[in-house]
Amino acid sequence: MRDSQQAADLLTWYDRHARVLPWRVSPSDLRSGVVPDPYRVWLSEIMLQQTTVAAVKKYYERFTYLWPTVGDLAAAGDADVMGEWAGLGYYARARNLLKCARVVVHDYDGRFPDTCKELLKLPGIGPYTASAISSIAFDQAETVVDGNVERVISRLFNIRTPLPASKPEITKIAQTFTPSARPGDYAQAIMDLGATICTPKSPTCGICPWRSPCQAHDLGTQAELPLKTRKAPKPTRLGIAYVARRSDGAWLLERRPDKGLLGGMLAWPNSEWNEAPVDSPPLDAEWCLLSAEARHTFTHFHLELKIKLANISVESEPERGTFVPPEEFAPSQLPSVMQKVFNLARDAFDDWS
DNA sequence: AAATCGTGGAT
DNA sequence: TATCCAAGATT
Repeated sequence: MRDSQQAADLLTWYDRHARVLPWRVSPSDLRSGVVPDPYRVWLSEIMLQQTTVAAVKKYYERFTYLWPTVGDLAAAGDADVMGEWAGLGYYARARNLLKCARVVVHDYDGRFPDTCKELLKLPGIGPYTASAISSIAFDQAETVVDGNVERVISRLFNIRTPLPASKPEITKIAQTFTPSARPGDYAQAIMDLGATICTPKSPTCGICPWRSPCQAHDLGTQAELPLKTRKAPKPTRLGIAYVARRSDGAWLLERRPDKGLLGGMLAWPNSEWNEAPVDSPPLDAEWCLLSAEARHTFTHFHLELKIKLANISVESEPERGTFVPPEEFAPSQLPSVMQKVFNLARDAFDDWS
């Protein structure tokens, strides 16, 4: 079809400008016969969901160092994986990552399926990720539609229907461009194009391989596309976090339930987060309120956390949570909001003693 | 099917 | 400071 020339133009651009990424097999290596590792493609795609390349790099290196194969990851402990994911956000991804690894090992003999249909059955793999794995790891002609593709296609066709309503139309158009040859490189090329040239603000149309067919560039509307429906303003919630240090140096921590915010993560015991939180310490003690608060913004609300400290004797029994000895505790295992709390609490304990 | 689910960098 | 946004999935 006519669109094959556009795909070819993009692949030519990609051959020269493909970014070097830890999880990527370069076009030249691919031609030399290097075969992508589906485990690493899958791992990188899960980490990259709603997350920047810069933020993912260290985590990807660490995970592949600790768990080089899907079998290694499947055999890992839940707490170890959650602790290594800490700071990356969207923690359901980490829970589903482990679930998926174990399903692949036990139900698929340790080999990822190669079709979208089968991949979509696995936990944590949705339409985008299934297409990405199928095309990049298995050379199947599937179409990826991520935020980059939404933006590129919206501009190419000057689509003025706001997202997400325009997504079906965008998907349909994107499918007509996907080539049967080198679909994996094409998928990565169109995402690279969106990430490096067809950027959200100030796109560099002057060097774009798709400038000539681009309707938005023709009309000068590229900077205002894609249109998006307004998001609701974020309310502010209040809460109290309790940091207890036992005389032997152990810290009182709590494993959050698998469902909901920060699910499955280690955390300081805390009150509910709402308009008027109730003081609910995890054990009876002389709690000292810090003057400093931890402020943090989540996806859909702001949080202002008061912090209470207590020194605890070794014979006391908490009503909830577990004392973790200092040699087993690293603040890097905590989600970012809880790391903020720890940093403020540690400074206060240091002043205290 | 609208809400939920993190974080940090850029503007 | 406020808002946007980044290789979305789940319920």
